[in-house]
Amino acid sequence: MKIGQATIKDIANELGVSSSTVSRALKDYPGISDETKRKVKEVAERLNYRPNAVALSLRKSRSYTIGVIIPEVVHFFFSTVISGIEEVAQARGYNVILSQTNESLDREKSSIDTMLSNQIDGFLVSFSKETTDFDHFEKLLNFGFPIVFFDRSPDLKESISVTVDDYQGAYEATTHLIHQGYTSIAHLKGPSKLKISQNREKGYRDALYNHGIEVNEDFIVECAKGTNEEAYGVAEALLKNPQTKPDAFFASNDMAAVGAMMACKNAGIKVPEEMGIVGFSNWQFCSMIEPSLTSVAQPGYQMGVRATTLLLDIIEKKIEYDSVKDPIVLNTELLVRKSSVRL
Amino acid sequence: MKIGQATIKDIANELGVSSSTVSRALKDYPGISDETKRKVKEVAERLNYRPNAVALSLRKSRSYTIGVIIPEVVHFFFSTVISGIEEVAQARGYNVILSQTNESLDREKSSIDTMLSNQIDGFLVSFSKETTDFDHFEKLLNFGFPIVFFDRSPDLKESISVTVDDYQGAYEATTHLIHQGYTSIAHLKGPSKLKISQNREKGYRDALYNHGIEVNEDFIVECAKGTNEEAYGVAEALLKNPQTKPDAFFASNDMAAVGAMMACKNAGIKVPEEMGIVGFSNWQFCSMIEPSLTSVAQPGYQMGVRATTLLLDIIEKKIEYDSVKDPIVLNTELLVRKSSVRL
DNA sequence: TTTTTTATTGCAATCGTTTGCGTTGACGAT
DNA sequence: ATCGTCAACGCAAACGATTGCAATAAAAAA
Repeated sequence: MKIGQATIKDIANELGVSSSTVSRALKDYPGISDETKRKVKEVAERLNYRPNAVALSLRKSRSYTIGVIIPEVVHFFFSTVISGIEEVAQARGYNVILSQTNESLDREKSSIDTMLSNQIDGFLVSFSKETTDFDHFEKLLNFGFPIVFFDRSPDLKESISVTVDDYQGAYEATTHLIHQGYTSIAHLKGPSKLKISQNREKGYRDALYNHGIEVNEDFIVECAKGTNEEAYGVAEALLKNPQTKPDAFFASNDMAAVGAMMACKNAGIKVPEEMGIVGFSNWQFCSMIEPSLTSVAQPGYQMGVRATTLLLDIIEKKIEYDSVKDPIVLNTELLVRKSSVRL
Repeated sequence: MKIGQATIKDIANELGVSSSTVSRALKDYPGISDETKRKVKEVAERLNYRPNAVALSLRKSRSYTIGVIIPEVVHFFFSTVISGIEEVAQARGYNVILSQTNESLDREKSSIDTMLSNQIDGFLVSFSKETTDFDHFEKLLNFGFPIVFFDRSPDLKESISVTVDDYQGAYEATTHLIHQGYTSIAHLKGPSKLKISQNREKGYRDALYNHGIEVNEDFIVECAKGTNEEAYGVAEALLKNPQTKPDAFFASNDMAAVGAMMACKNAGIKVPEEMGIVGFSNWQFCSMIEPSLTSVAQPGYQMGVRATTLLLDIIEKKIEYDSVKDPIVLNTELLVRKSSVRL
């Protein structure tokens, strides 16, 4: 379906010149008379000529398209990142092709393959939970293929990443709970394989340690799925047993925090009076629930913007790949709301 | 950067045959000896050959890519639709290229242009709030270019759309409030230009009418932005004046419902005892807030699946464009929670 | 042995654009 | 009259794959 789109040849035929001349005239190359340029542009305008991006991609091995690999689209944080990516990409004339992996490594790999065969200029990736081996990325990086990781970053020397300061965010959140007088703080941690989970856990541990509170390993429970149902179950179990009953929850994500909050309500435990709760990500609903949920805000939109800017700068060789040595780490912000304030 | 990708020529050279032979061998065309096929496939495997999708697009004027035009990504409902789209597209071997218009008509148009020049096979569109004139779509439809509209559908004869039964959803929601004994039901309506807003308003009006309740025009207020802040202001204003004080809110979206709920809390009005509230969309937080919010669930994922299936069927000519006469309307489901139950 | 058939394979054009190099003609310089 | 210069433009290859139409050789039929 050409949709009747005019090509350079159509213009050339109409004016009785060659397509090379048209091509050059359109781009104001020297060596083409002003008269010809004028005519060519006029006809192009009249025929509503639009260059065929596919032909250009083939010729230049460049598509002005970047590929985004993301675990989930229906996820507040990720959707804000996508929004930031879209914004920058559009502004700089790039298309965004999106692939959702649903946390599956296989889909991650196959998406990368098909995107590569589409000549995309670079990748923006947040890999799946299943991804522990990074060969498929390393191979590309060795070829100098532009990749910028966001949120979840691999332990690869040559890789560039934009992440959030998970450690610091967790540290502040935990410290805040301590300052509020909570002492038995449980941690609902994220998938252990992810570095973000590890960093948050570390921030939690260090905060306790630095305030002279011993870490109780029973208080650290993994919530791999990150749903509120899962967290509800976990929290309920902890609350049941007097030995493991904490007086606060620091959750690795907001959904889990809500799950814990519900478990408390169900057990007749008052938040924040008897139980402090802090989440992570600052989802929209944090300020809507009762009590409103204290949470660590992650600058998702900003992350998308930074990552995309970086990627495009590399693609366009505005900056050297190697000049980006240190990972970019964005600051979090602890938004204190009712769920954790009892003083 | 070819990333050293092998081409058909590389295989041809290595075996001393022509590229035509390689092409045919790879696709098991008749007229190629089994011996040659075997060798070709072996070398292709060894060189990790992947056909260049761009070259294919150029040759076939088909890209196996569909374009998605969407107002916002950071929006629960839309993100679930995207998820459904992604799922079907990937399963059927298509790429998804995404463009967020941020409710701007200009961006909508320019995105369509660039996508067209990328030879995409079809569009999935939910147009912007600004879009009241559909020439840019009509032109394409006249060429027989495949477009499926979702959620927001235009009044065009030849257009195919997948929407939700907004009228029915609103009717049921309003009826539910009436059955619960609320009589002065205010409606926080969406952007008037959108048909979905109009349908919801109509459902609201008809429900009142059919239950013998007169419509009070002061009770119908537009919340164009759809944020909770906006709705908060609107609701607050209504509550202040004893003349316009309703005893229930039916909001065109959940964010607005939350805004109204907050205004009530702030004014010391008890929900649901003194005030019933129902939202629309069933965002995640509905079950998390206190009191939990009754809402009309829209099958977003399902909508994405249906729309994409339809589009791909049309692209692949499995079905005729004209055979889809009636718009596809998905059913909503009223999820009754605490915010509207006082009996 | 000659002709016909059949099985394999190659040539070259095509999709739309870009680009190195060659061509053409006008003009001024010698 | 001859040469060089320069402006303006065209030719053709290239990007990677597909495909209608030969072409070739071997096998089968006459």
